[in-house]
Amino acid sequence: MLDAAAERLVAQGYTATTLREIAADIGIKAGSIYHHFESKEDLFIEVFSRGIEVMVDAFGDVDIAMNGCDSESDRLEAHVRAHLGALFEHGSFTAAHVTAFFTAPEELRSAIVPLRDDYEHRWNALLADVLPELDSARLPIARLFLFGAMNTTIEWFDLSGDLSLDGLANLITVQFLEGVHALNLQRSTR
Amino acid sequence: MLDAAAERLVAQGYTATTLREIAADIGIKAGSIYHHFESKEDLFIEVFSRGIEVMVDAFGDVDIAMNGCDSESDRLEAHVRAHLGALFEHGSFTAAHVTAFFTAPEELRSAIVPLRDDYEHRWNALLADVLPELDSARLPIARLFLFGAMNTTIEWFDLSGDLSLDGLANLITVQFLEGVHALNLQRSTR
DNA sequence: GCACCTACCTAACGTTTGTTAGGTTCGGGG
DNA sequence: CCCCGAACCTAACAAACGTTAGGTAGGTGC
Repeated sequence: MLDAAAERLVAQGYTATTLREIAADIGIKAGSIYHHFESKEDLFIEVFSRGIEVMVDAFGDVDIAMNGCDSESDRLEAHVRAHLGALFEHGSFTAAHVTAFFTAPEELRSAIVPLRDDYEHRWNALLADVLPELDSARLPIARLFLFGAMNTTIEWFDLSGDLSLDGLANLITVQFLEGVHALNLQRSTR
Repeated sequence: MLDAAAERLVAQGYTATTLREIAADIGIKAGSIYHHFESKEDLFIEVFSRGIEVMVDAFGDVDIAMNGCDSESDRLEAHVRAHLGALFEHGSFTAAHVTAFFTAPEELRSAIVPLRDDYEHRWNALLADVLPELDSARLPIARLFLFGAMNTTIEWFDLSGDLSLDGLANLITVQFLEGVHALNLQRSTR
């Protein structure tokens, strides 16, 4: 049921997704949803929470697997790969954050934002490690650039195409790292 | 009235925006909208069309202004600046494309997609000029990277902050160009 | 065999939505 | 002065929405 809700959410957004549709998808009636959730809002809070959960878990797994890795760029690439994996390989929960989060009512969003912030802080810490030469004021902007690159792939990347998720992760990581290095060079030589 | 519709669209998405709200914003009643448009869908087709129009016009202006410019990277930066200008300085029409296009029903979207394609083709041609060494198969992906970087700024960039639109355009352009160069290097030395 | 709980259904409720038919106001042209 | 059309309003329509109250089937524990 959460899966069905997440898929509809990605495809249609919050308001356009009706409880009757979700119920029909899993073969029950709309009223029955209220046996499991208090409201539509409650249901989708759970959906978005799982989306964060998937991302945070993937992040944690990489942290463990890459413990002691000497190449900071390899570490970053592994995390990028994990984020893309959350987007494309673990249902629609994480994808919902990219495509439908801003279609949800504000009360719902403000319940989710703290979870989002937690995930973003982990990335800030990671980037501070990987890019120690980067001005700390520019760090959040760099993160937003990277998030932008990763998240917009959901609008065009095709899992069954020529490019693999590993390849995509490498592309994004290299493009990002070299771009940031170039910016630092430009700033220090001007 | 189109302005009001665009603003609501950006803030709330297609389904959540009601004709009664739009009407109230401009001081008329909902039914009166039908004197100007045949339907809700029709109204928002016009809104999205204007969004494309703003982008295409901005693109054309830069093409003229930069005619005979010898620096390809300056040309690209000027176009990036123009795209950001369309997003932040010309009402909510273009912004609606980034935040609300996928919240609109499919029938509406398919009416707009040809216009979108036209704009994207112009960028493909521009990037082919600026990056002649880039594999033509990678060109659409490079464009999507750049679009991702430019369009996600709408979620965080603040016009009244420290960073100016000119500065942001420079940041994005440098980061993009150097990233692509690095990828080409990586591919040819492997 | 009885009580109980979980999971579901039926049938409706009040509200809101896009939409429409018919009427009003008002300025300009013949 | 009359007419007409543009711009708007009123009042309602059917449909769809989230939500709820009350009822039912089937399994579990005692």
